[in-house]
Amino acid sequence: MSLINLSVDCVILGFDDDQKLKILLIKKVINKKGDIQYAIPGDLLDNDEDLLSGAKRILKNLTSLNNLYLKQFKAFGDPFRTKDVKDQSWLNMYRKNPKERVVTVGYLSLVKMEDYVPQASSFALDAEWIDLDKIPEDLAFDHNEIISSGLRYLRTQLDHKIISNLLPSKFTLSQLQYIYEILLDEKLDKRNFRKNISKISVIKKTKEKQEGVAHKPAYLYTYEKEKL
Amino acid sequence: MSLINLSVDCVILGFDDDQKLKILLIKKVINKKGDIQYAIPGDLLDNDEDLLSGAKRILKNLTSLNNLYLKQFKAFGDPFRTKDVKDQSWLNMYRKNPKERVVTVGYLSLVKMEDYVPQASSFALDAEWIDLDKIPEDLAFDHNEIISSGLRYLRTQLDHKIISNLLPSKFTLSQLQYIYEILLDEKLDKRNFRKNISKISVIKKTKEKQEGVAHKPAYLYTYEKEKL
DNA sequence: TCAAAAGTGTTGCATCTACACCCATGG
DNA sequence: CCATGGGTGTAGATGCAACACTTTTGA
Repeated sequence: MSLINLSVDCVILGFDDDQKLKILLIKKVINKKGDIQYAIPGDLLDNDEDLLSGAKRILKNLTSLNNLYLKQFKAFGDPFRTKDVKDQSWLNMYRKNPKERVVTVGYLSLVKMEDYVPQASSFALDAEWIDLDKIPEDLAFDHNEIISSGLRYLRTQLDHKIISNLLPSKFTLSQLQYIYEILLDEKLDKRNFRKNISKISVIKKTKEKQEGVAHKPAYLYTYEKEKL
Repeated sequence: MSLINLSVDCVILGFDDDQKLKILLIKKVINKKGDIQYAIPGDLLDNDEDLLSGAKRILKNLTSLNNLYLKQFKAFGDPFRTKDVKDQSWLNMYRKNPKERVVTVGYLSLVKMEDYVPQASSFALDAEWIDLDKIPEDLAFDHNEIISSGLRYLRTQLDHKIISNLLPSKFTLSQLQYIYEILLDEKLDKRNFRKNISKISVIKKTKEKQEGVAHKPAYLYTYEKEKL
């Protein structure tokens, strides 16, 4: 018989205040001693729930994030993906059928800083932005692999529709260039980058400038969302 | 509760003798009167079976195709995807739990002509190569949508690792160009195409030529598979 | 000898890359 | 007045598109 637990797991990227690309991880209490483990946000799908709807619901529950760009990138179906010893304690605590296999569908989502400010709420205890290069190597289940796969997907599918979801509604060209450099993992030439951007019709210069910076203030740009 | 039936469905493309790109569909007897319906090959996943292994097993069962390049491209989780009236008769005949939801994972696979010659076997009654532009519009479940999605994936992800699976082990550059033209849906310039190919290190010219053709015989080329 | 597909180079144009200095601001 | 990042143009190299004729074979 082939009844299987199905879940969704979300790779969520965002900019933090210090202008570094980060991933949102949740903390899970994995035993009665209160030990914790990091994981990406995800949970079992409800009956009669569409994959995308489920991803949105779960993300909202776990992180209060809402209205995201969410892109399915891959299903993970290794029958042993939840069988690692390190994961059994948590499964036993929270799952009705901890021994049963779980297939998961990975979603990628990108959030603007301005959409999500961690608060001193109950939630703030449960989730944390982590630098991309400081992801713990012992995340729950196969979450490290899911993250790698999501990032690889992002790098190969890079476009403005995706990028625009990472940036605040007004941004400087340096911020934009920074995101490209992180995602492509290479330095870009400032002048060439700006020449290319000027060809992209959905990115418009505004008349506003940065304020309060100790250098020449940059003009702010914006995406014409309706044209993306 | 979230126990869900999980299946895999395969979009299989190949070249037929008349050099047209075709898709392999299976015929399903959908009621006791013997009415048939077309579908892409797919079935429920076994317990403790990896997605890819399942896709291979099912494909072998249904089509005797073996040793394929198989690429997962998308999961389809609409809770109503098997609820259409047209699909109930078959579900009632063959499924233990016809009312239960089925989430499916789509795999794309491309086969060489030489690997699969339809025979007058029991199988030949069950499967058929259909021209891409002659796919019935009333395939089982959401299979029309799965095919569209698979083709879109193929066109946007076009690379030699994929293409090499459509061609015989020795092929002419015209055959290669023809495949690109079909998949990209545009004419390519012969000289420019050949210039580009010559830069691709995994494609090697052999010393063999076509035989028995009523024109200048073409040199045969081959992929260095181990480098793909 | 004819038909059919194979094979082959060059040129102009567009695109990309590399590169260095002055400017506006806050501290 | 200093440190910081913002902003700008050009020249040379590279890559891409367009284009037509000769060759080899089987019939």
